[in-house]
Amino acid sequence: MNDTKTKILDVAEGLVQRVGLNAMSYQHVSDAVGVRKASIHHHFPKKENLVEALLERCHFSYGDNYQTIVDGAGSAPDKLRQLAAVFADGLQKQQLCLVGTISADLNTLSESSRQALEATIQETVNIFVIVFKQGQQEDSLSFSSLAEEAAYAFFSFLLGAQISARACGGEESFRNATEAIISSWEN
Amino acid sequence: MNDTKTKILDVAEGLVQRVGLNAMSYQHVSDAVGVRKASIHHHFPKKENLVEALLERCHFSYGDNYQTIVDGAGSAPDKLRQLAAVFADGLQKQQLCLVGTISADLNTLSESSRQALEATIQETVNIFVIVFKQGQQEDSLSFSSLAEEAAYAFFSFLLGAQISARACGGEESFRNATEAIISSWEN
DNA sequence: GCATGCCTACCTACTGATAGGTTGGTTGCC
DNA sequence: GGCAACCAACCTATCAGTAGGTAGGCATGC
Repeated sequence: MNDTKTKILDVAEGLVQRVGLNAMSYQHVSDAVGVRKASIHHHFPKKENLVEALLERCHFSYGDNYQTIVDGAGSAPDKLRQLAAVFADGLQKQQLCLVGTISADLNTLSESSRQALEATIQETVNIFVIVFKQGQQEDSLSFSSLAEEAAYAFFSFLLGAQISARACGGEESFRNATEAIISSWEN
Repeated sequence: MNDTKTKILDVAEGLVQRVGLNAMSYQHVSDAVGVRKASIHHHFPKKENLVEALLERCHFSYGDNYQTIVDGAGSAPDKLRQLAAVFADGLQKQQLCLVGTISADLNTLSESSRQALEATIQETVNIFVIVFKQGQQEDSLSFSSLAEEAAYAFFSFLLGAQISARACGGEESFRNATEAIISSWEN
């Protein structure tokens, strides 16, 4: 992969996570990368191309990140705490989960970006589901709903907690809230 | 309260909830209200004034809304479901909780707006806390964390679930996820 | 060996649209 | 008269996106 192109994606990703999609401009990216704005357009003609590239990359980087945790050793509650820790890391840098910020601007997205977003969310939740199924099998987690629903709920909680903790309460509130959720499922 | 001023706030609120703070412009508001852009500036000189007015109003309207539910008859789990239903109503209109959308754009806010936001979140969580304390007293809810932490977690979950459900899964996913969370606390 | 053609990466310079915000009024009510 | 509400016209900054061009790498054919 081209070096500049990767740098553009890195910078854009950080900006979107910090200030949101609509406050991230090609000029900001251009300044930070050190190439002219037209060069950003050379690599990503329209903003929606950039957004979709970000989502695709997220699917192959964050997805791997989650997958590693899920595939690792340890109990299901442990793995939920590790997944939450990924979100806590972002929070520390005042950054939201990419999927979360982009979802917040859903109604300003193109149709193709919306579809890319939906697919990324679905795949992320699918990875989370594995932990809840493990929890059922080893009897370390108890929940009356389906594993799919619990995984979706947990992912949603992490998105929301990151947003509210950044605005009010910070990392400590995030940790406490996470523990409040996980312990309610833990056996 | 002035009629036009109220109409401006109504329109702005809906826009922010639908497309987000940075995609809501004075021109959009002006078009929808039927007065000129300069008149919006007459009532709210800077955008941050509008934002703060929205948050204040939210504190006195949504806050009342929540308070009515909390003060009503019924068990604590029932009240949690009623609170969730308020968020489900917004979702149906493709609208996010005002506090949620504004929080997503936290890093583009002025300092005073940030403080107004923080206060609104804190007061909202404080209302939610009452339900969790009721749940402890009547033994209808069980959680190992503090009522404050559980309330914060529940509010965070609702924010996140609204965002993820709008992007992926819709109202049904929202309902299922809500049930997955509430039932884990329910006795 | 080298000229031709094509490609990628990047540039300067620009466009039209829109953003938030200001100035200097006019109108009508207390 | 004074004030609140409103307006047309304007400002500057910035947005996404485009036009047109340059420099260098790499292949082809002679």
